[in-house]
Amino acid sequence: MVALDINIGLNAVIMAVTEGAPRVLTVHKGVLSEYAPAEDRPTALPFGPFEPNRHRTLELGLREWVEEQTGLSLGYVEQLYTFGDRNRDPRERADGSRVVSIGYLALVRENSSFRTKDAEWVNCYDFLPWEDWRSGRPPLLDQFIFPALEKWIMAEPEEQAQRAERTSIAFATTDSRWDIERVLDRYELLYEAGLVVEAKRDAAPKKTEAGVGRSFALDHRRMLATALARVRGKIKYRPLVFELLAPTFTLLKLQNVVEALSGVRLHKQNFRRLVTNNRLVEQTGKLDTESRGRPAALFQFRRDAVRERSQPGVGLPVRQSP
Amino acid sequence: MVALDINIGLNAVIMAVTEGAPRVLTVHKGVLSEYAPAEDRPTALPFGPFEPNRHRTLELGLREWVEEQTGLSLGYVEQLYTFGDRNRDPRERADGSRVVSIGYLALVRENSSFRTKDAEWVNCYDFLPWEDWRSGRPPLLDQFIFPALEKWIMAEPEEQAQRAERTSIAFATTDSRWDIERVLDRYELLYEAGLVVEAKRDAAPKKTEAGVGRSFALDHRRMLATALARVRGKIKYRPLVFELLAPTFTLLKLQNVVEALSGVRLHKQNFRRLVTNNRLVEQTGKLDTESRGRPAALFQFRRDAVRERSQPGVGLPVRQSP
DNA sequence: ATATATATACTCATTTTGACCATATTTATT
DNA sequence: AATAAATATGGTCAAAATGAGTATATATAT
Repeated sequence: MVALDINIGLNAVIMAVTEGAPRVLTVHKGVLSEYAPAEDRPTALPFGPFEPNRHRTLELGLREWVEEQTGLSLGYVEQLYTFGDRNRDPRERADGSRVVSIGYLALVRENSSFRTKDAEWVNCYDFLPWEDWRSGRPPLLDQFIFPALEKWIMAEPEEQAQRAERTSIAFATTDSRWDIERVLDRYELLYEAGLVVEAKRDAAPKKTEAGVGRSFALDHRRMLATALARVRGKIKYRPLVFELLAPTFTLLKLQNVVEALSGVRLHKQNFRRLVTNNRLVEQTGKLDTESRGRPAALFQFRRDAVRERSQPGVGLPVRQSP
Repeated sequence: MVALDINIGLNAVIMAVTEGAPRVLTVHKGVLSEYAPAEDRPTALPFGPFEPNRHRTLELGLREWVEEQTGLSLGYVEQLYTFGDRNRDPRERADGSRVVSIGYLALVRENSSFRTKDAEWVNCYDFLPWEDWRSGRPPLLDQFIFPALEKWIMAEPEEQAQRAERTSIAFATTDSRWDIERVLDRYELLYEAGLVVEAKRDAAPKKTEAGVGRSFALDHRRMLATALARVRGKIKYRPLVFELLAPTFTLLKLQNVVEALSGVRLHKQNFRRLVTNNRLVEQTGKLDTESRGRPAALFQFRRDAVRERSQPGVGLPVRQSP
């Protein structure tokens, strides 16, 4: 067997929902410092190398790095995807070495206090602004993205048909409806079309040009897209949301968290009926005092729901007008 | 940055459905030869090391290894999971080196011809016999698994409650229904309870003792469980089945493939209504000649369905009595 | 001819969903 | 005190989807 120079990086997409927006924890220093001049250091996900002699499992390695870099002790963690394409990472030299990155998704409660060292919470939709439809269809789509995609489709006569079909599916340009789960498809299309600065950066490393959405270090924006796609899909059939909420919450609070993640507005009464009829939550008997109008009942997650129902998610009815 | 001795293994769970059973492609020679005496060489998944200077992407590396070891050129491939726990692989020495394995799922058509070198198709349920409920509840559950799990639950007073709850959820021992997707939960529980030979092998390497189901090399059975769980979940909302079928097929054929994978029987008329009403398939106008009774119409997958519907899977109604 | 196997059409009650309406209970404003 | 504004919550109703059947059609095997 050939012994090769392989490094494994562990990356964490740590999400919370605060003030009505899904947020991702970012760092600006840390392991990246060595590879970029200080003034040019981009926003990055917390990450560090996997060290076999120190870490018994990959996940434990990740938890250690996150704790070291952000002071945050993670609760819910799941593996997302392993990225290993050539030229993802500037640390790869010409000698054939490779950095393989394993992305993880972590969910934390909004009130989870931690000593924020060099970490900062950033709205996920700063990076993926076309994904937030809660205030209606993002104007960015028609003003910038679609014209640019159209140009990209036409640019290559050989691939026109395929590019057009992919665009149509990912962005629902024709008959179909916007599918909140196709986050990654959309990001990859924009990347290929050169509409995010990462693409230009990767093609020819020079000063960043304009692109849509805030950029991330390396391929961290792709990881964020992977994470958001995973959350949006899984929230429907697994009780993920409760990892992001305080132990007790009002139904509106629950709905707002689901809306922040899914990027669409939901029908209030029907949402309420869904989670209560499915006995996913139960009343605590207490009332919320913070509210503006009539006080809302405080609920808590019914843990038994996991055993009883095979698909205990919150469901996602269609969009409601704002 | 520390340069460490890390090796990455690429593993393929290649599935097909033939003669009413889901099958996985296995090898007996290949890269494992070096680590076990010939007579003691267990069934393994096709796999090989990731070589950065040779493989531009992880997936391309996998495809190359599979082609080399089995002669099979893969079509549909998706990444499953990355396994990196310590002591998964006997090749790890005491020097702190580690083998990290990336598991992939590949789906191939039953008639896909290939020069079977040292590869062999094996019924997935040989490895996971408790997962096949098509002929009713597997007697193995009540005869062996539950008594043994009960003993395991009682063995540790400290953990009784947690073990009992996990068992109840994974195996639906109390009120809840059998959830076909909890394949991995069930395997991991059996592993922890020492009811599969892999667990004993990993704890104290000696001649294999009795355990439930056929064993696999290393942690390949866990990968198979991961793959089956993924397929069972995804089949509902993505048109995966068609990767396993010939271009045209009868509705019964389609149903049988879904049943083989999900391990439960479905209601024929309702299944038919579901796939036709959702316009997931369309008539070709031709008839099947092979059939025993009335000839069935031949259908094909409607590719447009991917664009039109956001969740174009086959759906999985509840179990039907046999 | 008759039995058997399979395909396919159709019915019907129940449940779930989408889209509403109506009312209750609070705080803010005049 | 009266009114407005905001939120919570209880219900209705039609449409669609689902679960469980019955009935009929068209082939092969005996």
